[in-house]
Amino acid sequence: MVIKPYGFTLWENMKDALDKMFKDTGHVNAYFPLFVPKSLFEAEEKNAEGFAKECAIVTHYRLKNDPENPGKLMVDPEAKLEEELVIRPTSEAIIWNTYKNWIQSYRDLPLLINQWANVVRWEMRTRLFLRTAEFLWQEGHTAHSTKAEAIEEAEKMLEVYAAFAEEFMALPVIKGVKSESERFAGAVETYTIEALMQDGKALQSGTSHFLGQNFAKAFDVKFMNKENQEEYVWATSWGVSTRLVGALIMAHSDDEGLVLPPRIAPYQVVIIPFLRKNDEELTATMIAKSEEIKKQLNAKGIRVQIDTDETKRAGFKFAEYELKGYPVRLVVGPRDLENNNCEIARRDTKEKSIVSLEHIDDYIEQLLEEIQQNIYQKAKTFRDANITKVDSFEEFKEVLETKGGFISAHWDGSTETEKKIQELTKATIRCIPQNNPQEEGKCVFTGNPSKERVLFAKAY
RNA sequence: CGGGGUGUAGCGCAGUCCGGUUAGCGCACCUGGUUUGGGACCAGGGGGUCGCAGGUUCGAAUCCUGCCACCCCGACCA
Repeated sequence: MVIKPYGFTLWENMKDALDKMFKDTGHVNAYFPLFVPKSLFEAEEKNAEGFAKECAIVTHYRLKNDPENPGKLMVDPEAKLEEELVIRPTSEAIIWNTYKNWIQSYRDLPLLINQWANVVRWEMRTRLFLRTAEFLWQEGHTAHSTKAEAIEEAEKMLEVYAAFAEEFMALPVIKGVKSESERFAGAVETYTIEALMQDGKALQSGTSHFLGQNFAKAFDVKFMNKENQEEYVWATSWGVSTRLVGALIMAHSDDEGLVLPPRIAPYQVVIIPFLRKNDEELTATMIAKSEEIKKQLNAKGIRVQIDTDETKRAGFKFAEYELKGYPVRLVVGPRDLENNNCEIARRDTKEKSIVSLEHIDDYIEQLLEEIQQNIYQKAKTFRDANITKVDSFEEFKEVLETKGGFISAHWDGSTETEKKIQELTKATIRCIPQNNPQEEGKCVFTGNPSKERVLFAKAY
């Protein structure tokens, strides 16, 4: 997947906000290798198994000219690696192998490290942004001296993700834990934030894992505690990826194109001055005025772009910036300037209004905030309207087919039942929600007793 | 890997059944002019190994054989 500058800026803005949140919670960044020796990779069996089917592997380290096909290259059979290198699908293996050497004492703990990196998972079928063979992400890997502290860390980072999704991406999410079959390979517990796309399908948008001592045992990561006893460390890992860009697109867009929440939009405002090809004076006036407004907005920390392209008409530009999801369009023309006005159009509601240029910076600052809230509310209203409680399998199938969204249903807790339901309906358990109300009920599929509802959905 | 489909200009397509002008259309691109408050118009222009290789034929985008690539559905998955 190629990510062009506009899309990449979205990712950068997400990255910047997240990175700050990680730092604020005591984490630091580091970088670990892309290539993982196979022997390291396979050390934690469950994790290795979980990813085995989607690993790209480096087997050779050299090409040479193909004697049979002049001008072509071939893999040099002489350059076969003694040990194959797995291209990281995730970095637990190499990181824990490294942590082993960094941790000796409880004084070295907790170790709170994050890395921004690319990973490769050889997908059979890819989907732009949502599932690509190579993607960018961040992966936090932490080591703790107690189980409670590690669990607390995993839960804390889930909260960070949820806060980021809701406050920056205007994306309402449901926090919860994964069922056993959806759990990260090698984890004891996987926490997740689940979002709902406008087509009624769910999207796992971030996960945080309590890894127990699984990796510590696999990589022999021990520390000496205060009582002078050796113990295995407790671990977590957590990540979000460029999938979030896909989430953003699919959660908010409409028939006119993207709708970007101001807090991560590459530009929050586009200023479109009316220009005339053969009227240099007018053009100069309009551009000067635009620059003046831009300066004013920049002073408030607002990201602004001015479009001074004379070869495109205004109407064309309007449509184009709507397509790109710019939250606010500010138009200045001779007619407006006579009264010291401008025309403001907001992307989320498509409303246009004439606004005085006096205090335009305050006006837009407030408007951006309003748009941010409105986009979030709209998505939340949609999400809430698409969580349906069902109490029979017939109803389950009916809702899934006609309405989609999350289905809240009783489940007997068995993997077999979950699997059967998936085979019959394509729906999977997205999560067992946090603070889930406990209520007696019967499994929607088997009729076995159940003490809580879980959320099912078709998912990306 | 199984089922289905598509490869013709940067993009989207027609032409292929039934072989026969110089391979065409829309968008985009370039030049000039007129326009300009919601995706402008007119005129002119540039751009093609018709996926690749072989074959049949006087003649192949079109028929035959082989190969390749991509897309959709399924199995896998964040």
